[in-house]
Amino acid sequence: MDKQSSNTLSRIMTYAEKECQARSLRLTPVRRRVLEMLVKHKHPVSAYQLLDELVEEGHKPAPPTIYRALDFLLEQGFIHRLATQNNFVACTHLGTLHMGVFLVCKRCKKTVELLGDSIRETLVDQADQNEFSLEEALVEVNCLCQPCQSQQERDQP
Amino acid sequence: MDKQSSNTLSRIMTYAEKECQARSLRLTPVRRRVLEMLVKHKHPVSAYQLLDELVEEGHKPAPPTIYRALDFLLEQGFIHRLATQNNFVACTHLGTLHMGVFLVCKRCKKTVELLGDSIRETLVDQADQNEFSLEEALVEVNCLCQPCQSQQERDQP
DNA sequence: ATATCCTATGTTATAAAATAACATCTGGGG
DNA sequence: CCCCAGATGTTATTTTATAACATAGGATAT
Ligand SMILES: [Zn+2]
Ligand SMILES: [Zn+2]
Ligand SMILES: [Zn+2]
Ligand SMILES: [Zn+2]
Repeated sequence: MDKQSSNTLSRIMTYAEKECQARSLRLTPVRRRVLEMLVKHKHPVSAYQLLDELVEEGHKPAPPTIYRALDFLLEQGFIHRLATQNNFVACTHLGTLHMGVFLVCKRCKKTVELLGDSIRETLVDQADQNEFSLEEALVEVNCLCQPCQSQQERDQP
Repeated sequence: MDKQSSNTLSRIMTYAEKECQARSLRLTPVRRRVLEMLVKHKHPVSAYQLLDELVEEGHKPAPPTIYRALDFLLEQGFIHRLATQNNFVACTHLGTLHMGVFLVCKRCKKTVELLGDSIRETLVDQADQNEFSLEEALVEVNCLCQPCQSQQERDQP
């Protein structure tokens, strides 16, 4: 692992730890391990992929264990769920108030999380006009990243 | 069924029929039936709910039949998929270029589809800044509709 | 310390959602 | 009529997620 992402990982884990302490919650070994795995992955991963990785490590949890950890991390805002892909991904804007807005390359699955402030404003407005009160939003944008656009052109000129 | 929604249903079916003809595609009985069911429902419904309804009607298809019909209708833009709920819903803006933007009451599941023009612009911009080319987006907003807000207050004052 | 309680995890079984793979049918175009 | 492509039927399986109940373990109070 390179220095940069090592820093990022440790910073995130430290942040999560502090947050849990502040909220009187426990960042247990499973929860910590799942969060670490999600942070390390470049792409969104499924619950069962995480399960398989833990099995490889010698730990052999059943699905409920993973899903509980994921639920906890979701509730604390440490991770997000990409519903169109049944995948989970670590938050890249920890500590910042934001909505889940994701650009996802439909070819290589490279994913970028946006803050989505202006989208939030728009959504609050529109919800208001329809007499809905906004609670939480998920925005998933099916995209092609630059390298995949080029590749696509080469494949089908 | 009241006159209004009857009109809406027949207008939608006529539209779908014309579109299929124009695209040299066949709106077969299953596809037509599934679209009708989705239009009639007030709330998003799951593939297996549709299956059950068809079984009640005497027709007994297996899951692939429904999913094929749903895939067809999705491709033609007649319906949308709400991924966070594993549900499908008829489009209420047929014939208008738009993105799938949905307000969904998390209590009663009342759903409103927005056109999302301004959101689209924002997303195109942001995608551009990140060197992604936007293909298609899904925006699901977890809300409380007005009646459910009131109810909520009564439940927990 | 130890009893108690609450929370987290383990375990087993099952539900729910979606697809794979292959067979069969059907409706036009030649 | 024959052929072919697309649509549906059929069976089995995969993938994703949860229900239900048992066990463990850390904190608090006595
Ligand atoms: Zn985030
Ligand atoms: Zn890509
Ligand atoms: Zn629509
Ligand atoms: Zn409601």
